[in-house]
Amino acid sequence: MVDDRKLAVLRAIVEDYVSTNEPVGSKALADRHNLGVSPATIRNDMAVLEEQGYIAQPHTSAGRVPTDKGYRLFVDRLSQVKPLSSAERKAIESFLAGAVDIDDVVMRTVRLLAQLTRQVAVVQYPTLTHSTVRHVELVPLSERRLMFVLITNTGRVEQRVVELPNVVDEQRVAHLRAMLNASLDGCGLTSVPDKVADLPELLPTEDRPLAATILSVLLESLVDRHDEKIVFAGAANLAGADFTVGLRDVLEALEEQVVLMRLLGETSDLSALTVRIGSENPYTGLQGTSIVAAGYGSGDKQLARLGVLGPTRMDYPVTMGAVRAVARYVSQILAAS
Amino acid sequence: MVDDRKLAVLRAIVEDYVSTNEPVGSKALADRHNLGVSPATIRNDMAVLEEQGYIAQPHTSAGRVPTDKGYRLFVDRLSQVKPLSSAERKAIESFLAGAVDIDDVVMRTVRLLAQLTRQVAVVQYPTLTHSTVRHVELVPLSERRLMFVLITNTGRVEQRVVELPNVVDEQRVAHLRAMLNASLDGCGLTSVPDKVADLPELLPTEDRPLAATILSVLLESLVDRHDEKIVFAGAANLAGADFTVGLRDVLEALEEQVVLMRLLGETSDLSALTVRIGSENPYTGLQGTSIVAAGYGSGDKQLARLGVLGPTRMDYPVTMGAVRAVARYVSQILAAS
DNA sequence: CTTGGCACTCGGGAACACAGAGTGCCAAAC
DNA sequence: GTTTGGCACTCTGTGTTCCCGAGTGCCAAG
Repeated sequence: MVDDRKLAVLRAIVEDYVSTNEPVGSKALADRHNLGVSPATIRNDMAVLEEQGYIAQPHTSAGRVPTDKGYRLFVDRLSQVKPLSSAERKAIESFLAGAVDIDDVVMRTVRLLAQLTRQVAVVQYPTLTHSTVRHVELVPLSERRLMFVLITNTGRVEQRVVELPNVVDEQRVAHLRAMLNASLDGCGLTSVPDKVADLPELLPTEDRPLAATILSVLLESLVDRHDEKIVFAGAANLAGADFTVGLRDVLEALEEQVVLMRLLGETSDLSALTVRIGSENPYTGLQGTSIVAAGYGSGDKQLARLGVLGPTRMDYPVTMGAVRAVARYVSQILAAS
Repeated sequence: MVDDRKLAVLRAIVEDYVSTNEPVGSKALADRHNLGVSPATIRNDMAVLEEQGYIAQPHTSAGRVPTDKGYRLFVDRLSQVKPLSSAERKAIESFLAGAVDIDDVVMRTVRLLAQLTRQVAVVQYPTLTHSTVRHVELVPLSERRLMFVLITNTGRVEQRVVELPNVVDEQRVAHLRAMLNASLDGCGLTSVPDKVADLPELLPTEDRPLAATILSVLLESLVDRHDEKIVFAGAANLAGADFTVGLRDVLEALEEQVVLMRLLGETSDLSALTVRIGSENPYTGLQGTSIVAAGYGSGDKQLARLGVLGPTRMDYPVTMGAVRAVARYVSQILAAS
């Protein structure tokens, strides 16, 4: 029913529509692609494709436009991810290599991706879930305040100022610091609560209130950041494109961490690309947009996800290539640091 | 030449135009504001105001629209900053009070300001220039790597991973850490380079390469952040407004740190509001937009600036009130922490 | 199954007319 | 001298009509 030629027609429709942004007709198809058949034949094929739901016409007697289902078929079976040019690879590598800390890595990544794809790029900060504790530091700020700093193996730093229940001297702080490090060093963040639970009992009675205060802040900071930080860039690239939904809605969605979170999704293993097309999108306010996302991480653990958001009518092979490449390079950078 | 009634007319024009977004004619003015004169009189006044350059007509025989010069006069002499309602104050206070660290403060502030003004909000991170060193920490990560952390009195944390020239033991690191803290504690960031210059000489010869490496990273991190970090929020609010310049240009400008920097400006003392109207704007790509900005800081030192960007046709009294209020509350928060 | 022919449909642009809001100016009134 | 009503004039924006052309579906012939 859907033979090879029909698939070729669908591919041609998607490609033409993506590049011209106008409904594509049978004549234009016959001209631009050498399919070896006449417009009339193509029309017949198009009628079938339309009946199957792969394409649609905006108005009676206009050209055809791919539906979400059509794009899906295109992405799954009719296209292959387009690798980047070596010049682009070079550029990515050198741009990312200059990063000085984790904030910088994320910032550079999101900008790079936006520039590369000419879409809106979204990058999630490396999750703490799979991270391990590298060091805990307690810094006295004044008699009754200290700063608590947690450094993870991904270079991420969590800091909190703690108000103390009573005046403490340097001695006790040093002791507590040593204990914390001895107990937590190299420990996965998810298991920190368990490890920490027994600690106060090992301390002299007079230190317990102090320890309890600090530990509660520590635990709180872990919970707080369970909703991960997400940044985006390239909003200017939205200005040209017109969505079925208003530009305002898209911008609003982008500023909602929670929505971004859900957009990037969570499934799939590290190297797989996720493509969400139009209505497949979990967030109803973003009809007419597609998301291409991938996981990244150091080693074999997926730390977080990144991707781009653009109009359903996007160049999937190129976008997918860029997202995949950037995800890989970021993984490299993180593994090296 | 420009008597009181003409000023009243100008004020009325600005107010009406801001609220309706349509050129305002003499008849409408006479109706909506009770100026006590007839449309014909108003027409005469308007002719004079136009000749002076305060208003203009988009086309022959359309209503009048304020020029940048007109808005300027309005802001300087015809309006007074509108204070927030007590409900709004409450909301601000409680929203900002929940912040856990400096990132959180900035993030909350920018969102708050965007929501309050329904414009794009821009907030600069507290500058390091006027900050003082609260603590320096050296954290060994492995044999040849350590993390260097600088904590300032504004709660800001700078961190860098340092690759060491040779293997060092805990002992030496501790010594260097103690020296650094003794030397830098409480010292203004601008004077750090001076203080640090003599340090290597006080150390035993074998420690000098180590010290030099770390110090160079320290100095570098100060320079790096001399271009301060700026964030914005509320881009969605741009969607409705139409600028003389394209939406794309505005969004692009917003993603350029350097441009944002110049937009916020640097002059003026702590409590003053800066208003840049249309062509007064230092960045030519943003014709048709105005910026309302204010400094904020803890105590009497200005740490950084914040503000909003919107169409020239904005409600200045309300916007100025919101910016001023938020700047004050942020200052309070920072002073308290 | 493919192809050329043909009648049909509709969207979008050009041409046009028109109402409405607003102006400028002038002479009369205060 | 300032204010006012009257009046002619000038635009913009909107609605209408009309027509072209791209594109389709169908059909009969290859």
